[in-house]
Amino acid sequence: MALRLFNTLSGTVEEFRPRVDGEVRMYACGPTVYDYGHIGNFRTFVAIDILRRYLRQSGYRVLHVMNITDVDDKIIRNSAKAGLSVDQYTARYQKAFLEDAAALHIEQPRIVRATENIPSMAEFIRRLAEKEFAYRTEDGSYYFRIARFPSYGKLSKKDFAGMEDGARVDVDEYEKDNARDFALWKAPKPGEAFWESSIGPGRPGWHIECSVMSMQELGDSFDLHAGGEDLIFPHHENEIAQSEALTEKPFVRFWFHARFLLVEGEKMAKSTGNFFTLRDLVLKGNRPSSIRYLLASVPYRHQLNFTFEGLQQATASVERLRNFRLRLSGRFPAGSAPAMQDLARETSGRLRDALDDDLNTAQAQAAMFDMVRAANAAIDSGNLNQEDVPPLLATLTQFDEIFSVLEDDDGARMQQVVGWAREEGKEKDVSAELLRIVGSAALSDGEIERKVAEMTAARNARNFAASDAIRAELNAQGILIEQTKQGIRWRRG
RNA sequence: GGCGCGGUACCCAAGUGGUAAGGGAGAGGUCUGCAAAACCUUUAUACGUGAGUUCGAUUCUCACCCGCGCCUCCA
Repeated sequence: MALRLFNTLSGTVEEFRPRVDGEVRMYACGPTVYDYGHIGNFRTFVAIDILRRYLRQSGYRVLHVMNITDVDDKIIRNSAKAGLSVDQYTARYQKAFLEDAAALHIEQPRIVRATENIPSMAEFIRRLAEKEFAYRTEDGSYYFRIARFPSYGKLSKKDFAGMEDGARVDVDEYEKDNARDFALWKAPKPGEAFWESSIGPGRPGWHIECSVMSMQELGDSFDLHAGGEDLIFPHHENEIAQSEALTEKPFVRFWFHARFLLVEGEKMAKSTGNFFTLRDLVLKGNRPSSIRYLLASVPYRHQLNFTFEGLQQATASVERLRNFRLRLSGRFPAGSAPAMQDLARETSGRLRDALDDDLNTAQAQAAMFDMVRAANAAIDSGNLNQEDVPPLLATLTQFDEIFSVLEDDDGARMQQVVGWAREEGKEKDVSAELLRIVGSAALSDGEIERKVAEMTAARNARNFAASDAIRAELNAQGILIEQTKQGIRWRRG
């Protein structure tokens, strides 16, 4: 079986085939950096990350480009209000976004920025105007003339057939030929930031950057374009119009859109009080790995209800996986058991089948846990042998190449947020839980191993008072001690 | 109003025309100097409501109820 993906353009699940064998060229719409990224943003980016990782696991070389929108109306307004230049204003949010993405183990694509490509955008618009797909208004702005592009609406399945060129629908937009025409270039209003360009002073409209930068990086036609579902219309529809109007070639083959999430059962909104940035969640003591796991656990086309209870559950699930890996590092009798070899192989196949099926992450997780349970039971009954470990571990790794939750770097990532909170004067928002987790990461492995060795020695001497004292000390520092048949096992809690 | 998605156990959540994955929580158990942790077992006469198609529907069709999304800046 091969990867099958839902394509917004066709409205069906299709077998994914890139234009060039073995290579996928994909573009993802990145953030507009006017604020810290929220959990909804990251749902989309985690979904795209899973797509990227699975494409690579499927053997493709992946060229993945993402834009950062570092100029738009909101940025211009907010930066002016803050008395900062556009660059100064966006710098902190860009940095925060990249840190947050890294905390969630979102692999960094090649990044392109709107402000670094303004001459190309102006040139693109000039050529569109030359072909009469764009027109200039009196103030020096440019608009795209959708009446000249008959297939407008093909992505969002909207019918604009009734729209007449020249119909003056909205009095506020009197300069446009048609109310649906969208801005390619905005002439500066007095006091606004602007760029000089071959088509005059101004700033790019929002949609143009993605057409220009994606085609510049990936070619006139490329394989995959991804983003949140809200981008289907108008953003991506407009990208198609601009791009195909200019090149007269199909712009993108597959359109991938992640569904919005709900927070505590409601649409996330500042007014509802259920609006959370990633940093808000970390400040409350939630681990990035739990957040990633929860975001990944509902297939990307389904509405995901993000709740704090769900986050707890995700933490427990991740723990179970990490414990299993820890357990596999133990000693087992020599030899191999056919049942375990089969289990690893079958699970590997199930993982592939699940993800091939439009990235059904929920099923992949189910397959993984089936293996964990069966292997744990085999360990308990002495039916797992040393040679069974590598294939089981390989399957676990196959899973984690996509989900990326096994490595526990939560403490270090969370420490970063504590540092940020201090710099930003948000120290009062740092929760006790956050400090506890960060604290458990403070002791080095070596120090812990040393204490554990002392504890073992005390126990062997049946000096339980001394052993319990060390255990209490470690517990107090956030280190969980597990006493097993094979000796003491520890982990950060 | 137009287009679209969903309603599955206490919670989250897959899925199939032949009677329900997985995780969490709860319960029971194993292990243990004690404790914790870990691990195992277990938990839906039934998939929003009604009708229809069918030998058979949770899965298909229709209606209705409820929730949600896009149509305007929004991941």
